[in-house]
Amino acid sequence: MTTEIPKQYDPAAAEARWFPYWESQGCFNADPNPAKPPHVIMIPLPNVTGALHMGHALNGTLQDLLTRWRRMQGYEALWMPGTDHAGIATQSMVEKRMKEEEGLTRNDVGRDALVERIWKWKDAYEQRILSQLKSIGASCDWRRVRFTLDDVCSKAVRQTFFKMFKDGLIYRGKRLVNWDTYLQTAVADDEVYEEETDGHFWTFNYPVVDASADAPQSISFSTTRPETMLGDTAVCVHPTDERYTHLIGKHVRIPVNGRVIPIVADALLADKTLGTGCVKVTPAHDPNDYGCWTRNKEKMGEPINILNPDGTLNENGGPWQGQDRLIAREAVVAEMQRLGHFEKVEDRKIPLKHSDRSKTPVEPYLSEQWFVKMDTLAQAAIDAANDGRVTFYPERYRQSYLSWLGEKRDWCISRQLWWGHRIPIWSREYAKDEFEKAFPEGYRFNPDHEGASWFHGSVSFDGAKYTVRICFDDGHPDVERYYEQAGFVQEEDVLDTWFSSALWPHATLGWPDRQHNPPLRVAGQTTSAPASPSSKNEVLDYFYPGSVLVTSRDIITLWVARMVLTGLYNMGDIPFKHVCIHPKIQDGFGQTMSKTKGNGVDPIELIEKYGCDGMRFTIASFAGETQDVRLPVGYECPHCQAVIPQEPHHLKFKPGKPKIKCPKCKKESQYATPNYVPDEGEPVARIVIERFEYGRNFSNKLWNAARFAMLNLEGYAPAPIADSDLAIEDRWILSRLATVTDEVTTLLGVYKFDAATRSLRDYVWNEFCDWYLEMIKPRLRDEGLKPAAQRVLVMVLDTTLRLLHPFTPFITEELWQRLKEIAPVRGLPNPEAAHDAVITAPWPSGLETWRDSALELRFQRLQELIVAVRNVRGTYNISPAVTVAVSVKCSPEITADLKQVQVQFESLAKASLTEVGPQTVRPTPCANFALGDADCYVPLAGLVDLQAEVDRQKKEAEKIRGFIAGHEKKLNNASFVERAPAEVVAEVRETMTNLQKQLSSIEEVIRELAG
RNA sequence: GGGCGAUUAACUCAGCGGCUAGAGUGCCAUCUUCACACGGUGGAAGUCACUGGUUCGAAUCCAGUAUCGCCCACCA
Repeated sequence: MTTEIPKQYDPAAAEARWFPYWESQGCFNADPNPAKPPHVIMIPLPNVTGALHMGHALNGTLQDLLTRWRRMQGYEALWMPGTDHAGIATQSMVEKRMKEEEGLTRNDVGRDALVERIWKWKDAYEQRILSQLKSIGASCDWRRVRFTLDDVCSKAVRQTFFKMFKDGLIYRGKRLVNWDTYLQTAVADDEVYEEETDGHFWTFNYPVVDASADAPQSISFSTTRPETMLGDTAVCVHPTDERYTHLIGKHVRIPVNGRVIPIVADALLADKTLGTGCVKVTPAHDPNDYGCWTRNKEKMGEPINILNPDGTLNENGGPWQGQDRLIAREAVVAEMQRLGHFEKVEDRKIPLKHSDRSKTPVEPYLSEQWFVKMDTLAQAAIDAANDGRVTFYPERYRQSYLSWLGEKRDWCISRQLWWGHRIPIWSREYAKDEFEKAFPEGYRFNPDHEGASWFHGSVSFDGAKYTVRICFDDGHPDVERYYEQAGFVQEEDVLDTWFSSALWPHATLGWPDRQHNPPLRVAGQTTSAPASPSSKNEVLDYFYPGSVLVTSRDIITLWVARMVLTGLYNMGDIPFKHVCIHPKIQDGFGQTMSKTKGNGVDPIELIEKYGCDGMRFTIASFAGETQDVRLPVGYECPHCQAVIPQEPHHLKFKPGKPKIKCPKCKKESQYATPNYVPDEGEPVARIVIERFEYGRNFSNKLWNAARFAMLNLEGYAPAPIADSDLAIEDRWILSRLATVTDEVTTLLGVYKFDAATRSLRDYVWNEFCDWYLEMIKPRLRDEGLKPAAQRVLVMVLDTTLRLLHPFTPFITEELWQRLKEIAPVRGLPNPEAAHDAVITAPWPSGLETWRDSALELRFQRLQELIVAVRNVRGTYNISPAVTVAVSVKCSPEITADLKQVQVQFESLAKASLTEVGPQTVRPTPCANFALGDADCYVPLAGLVDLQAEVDRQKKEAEKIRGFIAGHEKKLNNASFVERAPAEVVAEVRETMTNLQKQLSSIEEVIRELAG
């Protein structure tokens, strides 16, 4: 052999070698190709907020697996990479760092400077993320990398917003947001955390102003925020609460400001069983109250906002205007007390929402926001899932998608941030006469009026002044400037991140540009949009709609549903046919891995430890339909390499450098978690996840099997092979190969990666290695039989590498290239030149002719016989150096099979098959075993302890009697025989006969031994 | 509070109406035999969470209970 083959697979070397090779050969690139069907996967775009974790590794592995598989199947397989700007998450990350390192807030640096800083952050992290993806072997078309804020995606956002605005789907409305009074900004729901806070629970009453004489003159309620009384617009009771029904429709007076408000009935807000059963309603400062207001608008008038952005009371605060809400709270309580409407107060722990960024309590705050009407858009997306245009795997996830869309809640798309797509609306206020002069009657914002389809506007009138809002289609900077000169100002807010990611499947392909293919990024440079010869966007035409979206279940609503919706709206077609939902990764305690919990694990560390293929193979074996994946984490002691299991306290963040103590060598060391950076030069207990040894060991096994094959290919010469050249083990492994190919192909088609992985492992390890390789050893040593054996071996290895390539790309490519040097021409029955690389080799097919299930069954019997002999060896503790003799009494058919593999007994069981046939006589003394239709004898003169053998046989007989009893019971059950399917009954009868045969031979042996 | 899922060997998981309930790891014994100790061979190990029901037959289907996880809603 030209190159030495090491005994252990070196993953790092293969990874460093083959990824650049594939990339330089353009193997990952996908371009419109009418000769091939497309297969398209859009990556669930990772946020540029930080490094990838295990969840991404799982997600990426599956997509790469599918892409490589489809590519081999002859599809033009595109896996589209990219990243998400992730508005809030990224901006707050950068702001936090700026505050910590320089003490600056965003208001200190201003909008442009902050955005510029975030771009720099994005560039750094995007690079990190993309390189992490490459280390898991991701065969994305790297020329097509997109970012949600790049020009291509921005155009799609502008176009979509404009189209929706023109179609009347976008409107302005009020919405309660979480207001951070310290940073004076709105905070997203997921940036809010709850904390138990000491507070009070007051009970007050409001006097009823129009009560009949015989009714109570006041109504009591409780609150934890008395100052909001200033903004009350109603009090609310349950419609069937008999204590209050007579008061519904009457009015009360708020004592502290004298305002008179109605008593309304609302079953959703009021709960008869809680407190007094009566609630005050402050729609501007409480989400539930706001909901009540929307249901009872006409009864209670507009919500009243009592707060300034800094948390002080505004003009609605009356005498307390300008005071902080918490100070005003005490004052309001005192005033109520003075006026005699205070009833009681108790101490209470109150769960209070806090801003994650400023750590101060947030206030619910009513503000103006932009919305998308979901009605028709959502219905279209619902229809697509109902009629099967979009299919979920596993199917049950369709439900979450449907029930969420079914609510058809309008989508709030504005965010009070600076990092993102700024809302493309310019507005200006006009006094009435001014407006009429500027926009004479008939000249409204009807685009047809000017024949302009790139421009749309709306006018609102609040009774005093007009507000004109204008939206432009993309690409008219001059017009924008013109309107800016005329005093129009662009919205400060940006769009919800999901607005741009919802467009991902078509935006990345260049939509809305229908004339040019989207630009490519080559060698770090973005080319301008190349004109396509047909003046069409062929990339979009060819690759849309996509094939499958691979993601985890938590963004089915936020992302998957919205992609379907915008795809239908913009493209008139669904974005992907299948949605594959894979498990989530949990730590050893069943907690999902996340940055905040500090239990995240960097896949790169695992790749370094177990190899990329080992990581991929293991992770694919997790991806089934039911369970989430639990990964117990450990730390490897740097002194003695013992693995210390992770315990919850290892994850708690404590100041200082915590150490971990090894229970084995008793030494302490620092350890690596996302919460700590170990000191330079210190020995570090690194993170290990022992479950990944599964894949690493498998890689090594494959490596050595191939190594064995290649070491035995001396003198290999390709040639056609005749049926008569095939030994029974050849036919068997070819049949198994055909079966496994079929299984894996079917399983991947329905995204059952775990089952596919198992099937492959079992085949490679338990069949190819344990049996086939062992069985051909004698032939490889025989010059006459060697050539045919080599040809079959090479073909089987070739096919196996192709089957494994989507799962373990690096090792298969490494082996493929080595095999190519030794056996460049191969295949059965007629050899052909091997493909240049396994990545571009075709997926195995056409193996069906080798399939022979009867043979597989016969072979299984031989295996059982061998195992039984080994078993005897084990029982009597026979030295591996000693060859034992075996004789078998069996039917002529089995005799023929056994004769074929006679020579195998030496290597498989260190035994020689001395006599086989119907006439075989049992030697004495000997060990016995009965296999249904064959009695086997191992003469062991001097080795067998007679009594021990009797005991062994008695034990065996007992076991069989137990089974027989079970079967008998079944057969004696009349209704079983009557009602169970005939073949089931027949099967039980057959097993019964076999068991009885076995038992009688054992009983005979026992009699003889005893006698 | 609503929805979804899980509970099977010491651990991590398959099996989802009919074989003696399987695998990997770990454990025990044994083997450094010319592919592999990241290995070979053999072995021990399970009231299939619990309680009922349907069925000739239930780990598997149904109902309830308990525990865990996730999503959504909510907590005057």
